[in-house]
Amino acid sequence: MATMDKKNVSMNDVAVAAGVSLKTVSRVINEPDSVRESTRDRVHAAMEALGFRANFAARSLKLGRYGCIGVVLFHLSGGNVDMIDGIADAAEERGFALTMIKKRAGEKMTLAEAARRMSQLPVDGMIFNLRQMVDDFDTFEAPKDLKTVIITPMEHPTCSTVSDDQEDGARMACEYFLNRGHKNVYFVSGKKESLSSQCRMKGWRAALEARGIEPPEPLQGDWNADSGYAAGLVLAAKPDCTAVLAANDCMANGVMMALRDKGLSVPDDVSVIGFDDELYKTIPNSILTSVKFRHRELGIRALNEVVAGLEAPSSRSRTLVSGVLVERSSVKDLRA
Amino acid sequence: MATMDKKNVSMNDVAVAAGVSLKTVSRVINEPDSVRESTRDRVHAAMEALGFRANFAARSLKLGRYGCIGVVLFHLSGGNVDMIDGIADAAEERGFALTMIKKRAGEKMTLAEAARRMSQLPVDGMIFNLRQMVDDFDTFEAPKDLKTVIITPMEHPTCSTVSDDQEDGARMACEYFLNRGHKNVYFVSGKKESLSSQCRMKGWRAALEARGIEPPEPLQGDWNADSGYAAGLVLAAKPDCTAVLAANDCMANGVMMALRDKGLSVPDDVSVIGFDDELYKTIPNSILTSVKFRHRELGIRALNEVVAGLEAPSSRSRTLVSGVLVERSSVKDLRA
DNA sequence: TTGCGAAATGACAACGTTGTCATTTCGTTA
DNA sequence: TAACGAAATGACAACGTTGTCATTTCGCAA
Repeated sequence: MATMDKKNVSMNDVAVAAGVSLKTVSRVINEPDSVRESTRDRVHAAMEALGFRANFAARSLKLGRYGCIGVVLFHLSGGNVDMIDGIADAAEERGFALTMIKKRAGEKMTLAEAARRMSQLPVDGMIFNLRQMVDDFDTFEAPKDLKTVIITPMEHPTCSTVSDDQEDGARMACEYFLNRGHKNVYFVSGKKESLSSQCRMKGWRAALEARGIEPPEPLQGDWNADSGYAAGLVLAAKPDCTAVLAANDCMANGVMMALRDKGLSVPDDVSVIGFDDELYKTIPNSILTSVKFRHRELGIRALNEVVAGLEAPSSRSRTLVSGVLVERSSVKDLRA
Repeated sequence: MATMDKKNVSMNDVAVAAGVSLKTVSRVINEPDSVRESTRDRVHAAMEALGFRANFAARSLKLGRYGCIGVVLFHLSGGNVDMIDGIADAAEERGFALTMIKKRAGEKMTLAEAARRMSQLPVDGMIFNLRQMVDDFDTFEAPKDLKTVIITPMEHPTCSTVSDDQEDGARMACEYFLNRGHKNVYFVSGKKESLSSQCRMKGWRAALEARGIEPPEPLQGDWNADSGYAAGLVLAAKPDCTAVLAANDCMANGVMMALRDKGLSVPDDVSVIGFDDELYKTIPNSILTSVKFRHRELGIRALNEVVAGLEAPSSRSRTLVSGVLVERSSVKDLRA
């Protein structure tokens, strides 16, 4: 009540009100056990009465750290939500807040530019979430005093990186087909510029070649169901096509719809596997087997890596988070 | 090259290296025109050589502001991504960064608790993204010196609020049905605790009652397709059911699948409208008419409201962002 | 009561900026 | 050359904390 209209309440104001020194107020906040209980109560009462809140800037200036981790979003998409969720939870748990900036739509941001902007903000370390290639990826050097972790499937010469193991996920899916008697696997890709799509394609190709199979020409999609449908129409005309790996669930669904429209059954005539395991949210009784990545885990790992590296920003590591094959009934066992 | 290992480079270091006073360095940064070009170049060279970066804490301390807006996420879900995107873009445009904290999974966070945590961080104002009810909603009072905007469909006694106009969206959908000769509209809700679901239901009910129609018992869903499918099975058995409004597209899809499995055609036998307009991403050739909310716009408005209120934190406003009916072919015109 | 060590408290500098005001330098005119 | 006003630069305090070290107070034994 009767709060004064002074702009901001400082420790000094509290000190005066409580009849103690400024330093004692500081102690009540940072090392309460070192101050007598009666004094502590007086100070607390004064803080309450004046509505005191510690000044972040002054505190950080003195301490030389912020307790914040910077997050740069180069691209904001569905899959990222869970990742940010993981980052945020892990940060919370370790007592950090997040400072976020985002690439503007249309703008072309480099890593150097992002780092420059971030280093003007209150951050002790930073995470770049990179889903597409940037021009200066290989030449980029992080500020020496700011631990930098990049979420990307590519290895970086000097920065720590964290990624889903997308190649391995694609390999798992292919072997799942091959181990069930399929002789070949067709592939429907996502957008060309997407690193995820590129990695999934790479894993698919490698898995086939490892078994001495010549990978067929991949079909180009754009992540959406309609492009999957178009690919499905093409595949329906290929008599040797018994297995299709689509780079995400939406396109996998498009493929399945096209096959059905052409009178083919999934999985009796053609088997299908997707990525991301999210079709069940939209399709009742979904049968699609899918490779799921643990995006939350990815975020957690990235944050932990930053925090672990705060003391030694120049350390470097590479973390891969494996995916999981969620089995449903869209794949037929041809050996049966 | 030959960078010194001194912890951090300060303006003073730059000043010494350039042979000028500290204040001149400050001027080069903040009011470059007031310093002679030759001097400016010397200073810039020194900054470059030493790798100087302005200290955020010191600067904020002196200026008394941070240039950051706090964002509290009480719940992180798909729809939020676009909203965050809008907030981030608008912030960027106005020269603000975002400081983010998140409610921990399982934890029960109140507005007061969130405000307390935020006010310890570098923020000039804050946005609460609230999709469910919290205990202290009505009693909460924002810090007097920190502009606070709440994204929520409910009105708040003291804080500015921003929201999609969900009720109006539901009303639009209902009138779309009724204007085409439908005599009644069934409703499939989302999760009970969701404010969005509650608002959509409220709008549906109001729209029917406004025409003197007794709203039928709503069917309870949980946002996912399977619950929509279950609702669809129930509705398929009702001969008077010609129009169904589902609280999101996934459930609408479930409803449609169930109707088809029961031999009913959409839209010939039953018309359907959903919310969020996202089915086309997953279903090829989607026919679902849907009410779409402009989440990006919502985020932009929220951020602008905060920035506009920075000087007068106690001001209060209420912003509603209208939705749009995206017309496809899932509704039959019975008057034809 | 006195003296003592430990506990509690306080005075003051420092963190790296920017604002205020004083001082120096410059280009011009008398 | 001297004198002048404007432009450029500098010295110093201040922002609100925390660390260092000195001082006061306390509880207890002599």
